[in-house]
Amino acid sequence: MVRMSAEERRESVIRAAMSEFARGGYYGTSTEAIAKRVGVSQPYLFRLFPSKKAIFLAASARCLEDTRKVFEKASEGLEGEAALHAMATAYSRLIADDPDKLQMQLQTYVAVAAAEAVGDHEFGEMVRAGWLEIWEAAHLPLGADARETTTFMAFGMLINVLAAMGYPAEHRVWEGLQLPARPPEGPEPTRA
Amino acid sequence: MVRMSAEERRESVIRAAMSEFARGGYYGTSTEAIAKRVGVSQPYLFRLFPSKKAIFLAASARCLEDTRKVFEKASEGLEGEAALHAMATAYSRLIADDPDKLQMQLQTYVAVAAAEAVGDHEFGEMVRAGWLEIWEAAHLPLGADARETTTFMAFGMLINVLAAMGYPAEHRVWEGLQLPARPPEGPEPTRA
DNA sequence: TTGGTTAGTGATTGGACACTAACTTATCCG
DNA sequence: CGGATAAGTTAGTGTCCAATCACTAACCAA
Repeated sequence: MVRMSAEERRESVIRAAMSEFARGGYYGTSTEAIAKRVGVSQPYLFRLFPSKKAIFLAASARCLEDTRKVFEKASEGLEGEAALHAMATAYSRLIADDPDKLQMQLQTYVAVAAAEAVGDHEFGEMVRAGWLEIWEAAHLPLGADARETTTFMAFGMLINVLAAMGYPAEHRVWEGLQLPARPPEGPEPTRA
Repeated sequence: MVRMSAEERRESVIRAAMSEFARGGYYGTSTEAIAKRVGVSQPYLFRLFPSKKAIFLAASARCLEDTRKVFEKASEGLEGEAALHAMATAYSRLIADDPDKLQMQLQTYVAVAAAEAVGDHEFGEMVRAGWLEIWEAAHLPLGADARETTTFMAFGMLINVLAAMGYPAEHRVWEGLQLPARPPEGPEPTRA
């Protein structure tokens, strides 16, 4: 039996939860599945977190944080077009290498909407704050132009959805995402 | 007791399912909830549809169809910028008036990804085909330019997600979505 | 080594849920 | 009218699942 500190365990629970919730969403994922992935008994999760909801929330927050870090790292020391290209490439690589993260993003969006619909604004506030940080992580390197940033994020969202739907890389719908001569806008479509 | 033909009932089941699945997704929605909304006993759903999955599939398909129709109707007889503006306005109105349809769209995307992940490609094919029809409904009126269409769809997706997250209309993240010279809301087309 | 704290488990419970089976009632038509 | 058919119901089954409880095993400091 390998013992860990509660903090370390919580960490692995969050990682496991990100993968599991990514596939099944909140309701489609059992705490048992998460526990199994962690290698720990199911009841023990409830000693590390107060509820299933809390686990989901932690996973969502982590997902946003990870994504923001990708943008920050990619654009470090760059600005304007160079930053844009770097961030686009980094993001494309992220969703190619780690589809779970893409999935978890989408799961987070639908969960927020559901929470808001029943009057729970706490989850929403966290997600809006987290997403805004991502927005800002792109905004500054891109020259702090709202329209530019919005366009960048818009292309990113389209890429998310096309990838989620499973269109093969050579499908027509990806066409308009090819960069022309140089990279003027949008997360770059070098899909692996 | 009001009796309907099975066909009519199926129709109301699909409508009800769109609303319920929109909120809770596949796993978060019970057939009981759908039945209640229809005003019919829960087991009766299984005489109208073979399974819960079939109901979800029908709801997804209908959602895509409805969305396509919105574009088609809006752009009827128009082309170029006029068509673009008409479609953008119509779509903005759609997601403002009927948030369920927006939600159901997102639910469809995550469900497709989940289905693909477990090797079920049937649902994915239907959704990809349906979404392509939407894409084409925008493509032709916009002058059959792939980049133009892609940009249009990208802005639409960003709007979807911002709306789902519940950012209030006056929030900064909406800024770059204002049309410059032309009238207000909507997926914006030509970025100079 | 002993006493306290922290990590972790097995058993269980109460509720929800998809789906089946068997029965009832409205409606249409000859 | 009368009976066939289609619309609908009530009751029930097996399964799954979040959360609780009472307990055991490892670590640690004096």
